[in-house]
Amino acid sequence: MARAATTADAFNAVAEPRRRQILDVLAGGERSVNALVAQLGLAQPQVSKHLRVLRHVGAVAVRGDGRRRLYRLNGEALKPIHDWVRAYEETWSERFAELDAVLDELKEKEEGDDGDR
Amino acid sequence: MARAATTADAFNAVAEPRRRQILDVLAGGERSVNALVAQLGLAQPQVSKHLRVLRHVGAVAVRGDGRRRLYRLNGEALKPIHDWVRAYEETWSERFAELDAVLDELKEKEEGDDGDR
DNA sequence: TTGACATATACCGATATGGGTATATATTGC
DNA sequence: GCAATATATACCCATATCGGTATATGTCAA
Repeated sequence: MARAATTADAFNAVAEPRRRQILDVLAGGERSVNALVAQLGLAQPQVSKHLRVLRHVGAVAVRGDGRRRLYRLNGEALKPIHDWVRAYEETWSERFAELDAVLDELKEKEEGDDGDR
Repeated sequence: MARAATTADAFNAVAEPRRRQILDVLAGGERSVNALVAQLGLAQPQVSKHLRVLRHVGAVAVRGDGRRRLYRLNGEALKPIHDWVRAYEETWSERFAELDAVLDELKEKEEGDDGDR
């Protein structure tokens, strides 16, 4: 045993700067691989490989369109990361505590109205 | 050129599960290296190495105490991560946008009065 | 079918990574 | 000084990672 698993989870997928860039672009809407290549200035195989990692962790989804493949963002895959850092935010942001209070209050008021989402 | 920089930023520091564990423990307060070793069941050199990475990105701070070194959390180093994922949260949580609106509204009201309810 | 275009995959080489073990560097107490 | 404790570093090894180049796969058009 010499090394632990890596690219299998969202944290690692996002640790790579290029992959964050890709997600940032996809946040602007669906893109073909070539569009990403052009916009990011990376080589096509590299983009495809990064996309594979992102697909693997569910951060992007694909859709075939003729001979292209259109990738789109699936931000929900980043939720674990958000949930994890969120706890630490309280360390530096006092405003967050205030926000939490507001959230609770709002929850009470919403009881019976908005179910999920 | 065959590989990009890695452990130099917070994203990568936190991509390693053991390092997240270390931070999670430190969230409970200052700990000595040995305390971390005991609590996490890792080998001492490994813990020291992970701590070095975390120190490098500013996620932890050290304080000498006799022959021990007490490490403490510095959550602010994780802010870039939080800021980055936060934008994506709106992708999966519509509620967040709503909450933001509420916060703003509340702030306006707080500017001289406390009238809600 | 042939050919152009779009994307994925295979392979290679360089390097970083993480675990393991041994050892160096404090620091304290005798 | 010497021993013991606490931590950091050095070194080795196995492997994953990333970029680069070449090639395979897939799809459309003529």
